[in-house]
Parts: sequence; C-alpha cells; structure tokens
Amino acid sequence: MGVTKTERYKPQQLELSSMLKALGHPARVAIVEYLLKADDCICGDIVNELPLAQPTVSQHLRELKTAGIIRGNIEGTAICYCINKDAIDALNEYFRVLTAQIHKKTTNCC
Amino acid sequence: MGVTKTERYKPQQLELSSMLKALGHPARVAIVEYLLKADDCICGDIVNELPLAQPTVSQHLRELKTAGIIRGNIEGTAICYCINKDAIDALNEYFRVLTAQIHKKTTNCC
DNA sequence: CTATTTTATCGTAATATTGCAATATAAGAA
DNA sequence: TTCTTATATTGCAATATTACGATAAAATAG
Repeated sequence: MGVTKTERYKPQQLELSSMLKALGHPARVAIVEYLLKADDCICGDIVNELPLAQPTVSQHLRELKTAGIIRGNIEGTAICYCINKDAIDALNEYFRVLTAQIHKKTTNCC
Repeated sequence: MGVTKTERYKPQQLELSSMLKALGHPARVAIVEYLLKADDCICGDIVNELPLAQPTVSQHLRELKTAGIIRGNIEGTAICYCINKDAIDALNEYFRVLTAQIHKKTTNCC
C-alpha cells in the first residue's frame, strides 16, 4: 500500500522516524553536511554543490524543512537555509541514550 | 523516478543515509526499542508487539538487517534478533560530532 | 512419518519517492 | 516597465515502499 498507519505508533516514534526518514537519502545528508561546513548560511549555492537538478534540490530542501531538520529565511532574492540546532540536538540525545542503554545490557547473544 | 543515483555521493553519505532510512519508519523504530527493552534477545514475539501482520514485520526486520541495524541468529525453531551495537555506536558518534560542530559555529542566522 | 510452530517469500494492490523539464513566482537591477 | 536571478511548483514517468493474504520453508514434537 505504501501508506504507513501512523495512528498505530507512539507520537515519539512517529516524530523520530519522520526526522530520520528525512535524513534517509544521501542528497539530504549531503545538504546538511554542506550547510554545516558553509561559513555563513546564505546558501544560494546549494544547487551547485549537488549532482541534481534545481527542482530536485528544492524538493529535498522542502522535505528537510517539513521534518524540522533545517530552517529557511528569505534574504532578499536568495533564501538562507540553515540547520535547525534543536532537531540535531534531539537526534543526538536519542542516540546517546540508546547507546548507553545498549551498553548497559548484559544479555546480548549476537 | 524513485531511483537514487548512488554513484553521485560519498560512500560515507550512502552508508549513513542507508542506516537512517532503515530507521525512518515508526514500525522499525518500535522494533529497535522493543529489542532494547527485551531482557534476553530471543525475540520470537516481536510480531505480537507490533500492530502489523507477520509478513510485514518480517519485511521490516529484513530491512533493518540489510542496513546492519540488527542481527539475527537462528535458535532452533525461533530466530533471535538483536541490535547491532556497532551500528548504533556509529550513528551516535555521527550525531555527537555533528552536534559539536553545530554548536561551534558562530554564524547562524536562523 | 505427520503435525505444529516460527519465520520467510511470493504476489499484488495502494501509495510514496525520486528526478527532471517546463513553468511560475518573487525580488532586485537596469 | 522589462530583465535577470533565485527558488518554488506543476506534471509526469520510473521506481520504491508499505501492507497483507497465501504459501513455502525449516525445525522440533509427537
């Protein structure tokens, strides 16, 4: 069906998987990594950095934005995109706790 | 087209996005969280824990396994699934570094 | 051997994603 | 105003994902 029954899961799981899904494409990982490395965040040249056509990049940017991973500010003619610190912090915290809990476990058969 | 041109990205970005994509579905987040909380990892009852039919769960498990997020060991009639510590460690490390780098940045317009 | 149990695979329908050409929109420059 | 530049939206084709019923496969129990 291609349709996820969202009402079957915890809000926390839906929120998390939505952010991870947004990062689940190499182009979108590349966008985040480029935004990180760019000095200022006037980012009119994201398109030139990626091996994709402009509409495709625009679409990926929208997905990252919808998931809350990045933010966009209008700066005259261009648009300034940058990473949403809070979202990355939340992901970092999730994996930090997950890792800690895994390492606490004694029974691990695999 | 629905087809990602993988040769256009860095191996690191492909590897990472593949793992994140695997976790980009609430059912698969739920599976990982259940594996974490289960005492031993003889996990024949994952199906009962999820609001999905058995073939669907089996499919999700395979995707997690293919991405390296979980491992599966045959235990007689049942199969023992558990989290692949190394994969979660790698994700944790990625977000740890990403977070650190973001907080180091002074120029953040959004 | 024949159940039974557990998990995987097949087949299929519904929907989502990816990518791009064409076009639209928005804002400043001339 | 018209031109240019930057980004978004539309429309579409190719492919992928999600979900499940039916069935297969693999191991043990009787």
